[in-house]
Amino acid sequence: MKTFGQILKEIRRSKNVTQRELATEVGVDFSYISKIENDHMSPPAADTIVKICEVLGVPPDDLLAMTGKMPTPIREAISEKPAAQQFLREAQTMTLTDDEWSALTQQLKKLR
Amino acid sequence: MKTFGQILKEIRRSKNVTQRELATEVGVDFSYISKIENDHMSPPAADTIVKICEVLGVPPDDLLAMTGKMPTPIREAISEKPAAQQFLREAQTMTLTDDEWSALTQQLKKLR
DNA sequence: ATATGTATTGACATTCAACTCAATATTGTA
DNA sequence: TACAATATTGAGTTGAATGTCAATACATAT
Repeated sequence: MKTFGQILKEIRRSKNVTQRELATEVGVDFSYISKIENDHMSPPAADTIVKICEVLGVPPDDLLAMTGKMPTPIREAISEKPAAQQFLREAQTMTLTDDEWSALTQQLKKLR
Repeated sequence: MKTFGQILKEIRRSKNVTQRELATEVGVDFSYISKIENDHMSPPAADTIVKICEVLGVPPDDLLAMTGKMPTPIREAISEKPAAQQFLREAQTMTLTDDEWSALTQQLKKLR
């Protein structure tokens, strides 16, 4: 099982980007990137992960999933919707399986 | 529209509990309860809200919804489930209505 | 009225995530 | 080899969230 840092390092290298370049574009210190890549620090905030992925041109989903963090837009969407919160409470008490979550994602698409 | 503090104060009084009693049982300083009730501080952490509601014998849902905060168990359930995160990403891009969320909650119950 | 329980207020404390800065080491290249 | 680019490391910073503590004010029953 690869770590967050390992995966990030692989992606960055595969894109021929230096830590400094990445850091500059993302707006953080380059030493921070180094520590993340070597797993000397916990993964960055969700929004920073998203920026990193944008700069590297890859979807953020996998890296986000590894950290269990939610980007601000999603967090806010839930915060503002009591109905969504209720849904999540139900879902939690039921401890849904991955398949069940997928099924719900399908249901989602049917709504529109 | 009532504030978090106002509602908490009403509930506490309706149960004939003093701030000190509540604070002691919840495990916080009584002055903190006072500030919350008078809206001199932002609402407590989600888990503290849950404890408060347990002590007062009311469901935490309404107060939680007012703050948009998620209790640890729910947060963790989502964090650990990439499939759940995927679902939420989809849901966010679709900006579901309250009714649609309710519909999904219904779907949930059908699953079992 | 005063004593006692109850509530409020102001200032300060703690914790943690999420970084930055400066120094040092490593790697690649001519 | 030696120089420049790149990466690593250690220590410190910052801001937000979540409270505590001590002092003061208010309320209420006797």
